[in-house]
Amino acid sequence: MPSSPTPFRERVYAVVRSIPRGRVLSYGDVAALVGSPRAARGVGAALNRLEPEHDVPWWRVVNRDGRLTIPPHHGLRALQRTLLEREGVAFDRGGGVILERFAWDGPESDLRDTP
DNA sequence: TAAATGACTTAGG
DNA sequence: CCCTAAGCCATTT
Repeated sequence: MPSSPTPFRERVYAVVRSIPRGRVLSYGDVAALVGSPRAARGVGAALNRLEPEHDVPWWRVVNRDGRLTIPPHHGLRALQRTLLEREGVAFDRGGGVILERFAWDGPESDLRDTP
């Protein structure tokens, strides 16, 4: 039997799971990596609907400016910053991640040896 | 099947 | 740096 195509949501989870500890990716970056460069909002929707039991490091996904865009009333916004700082990710004065230091280059950068 | 929703992004002011 | 308006898209009603 032919294998059913992997749902968008599952592909998002797979990519997010691949983000190294102490690194971040933007919603748009994840969207591009799953093959839908314009589906940044879809990525947010997928992470927002994570089930209670999961192994997806959702806190490693921030917006394009490194800022946290989870609505404050969720309570998860503060948690995200805490989890990131625990991994060594530093924030600037504006409350955003310092992308110049913690943005992940992508899956392909891992295999490459820097001379 | 259509309308509404939101953890986005871009362009302007 | 903060705010608004419009465009985009997967998911939910």
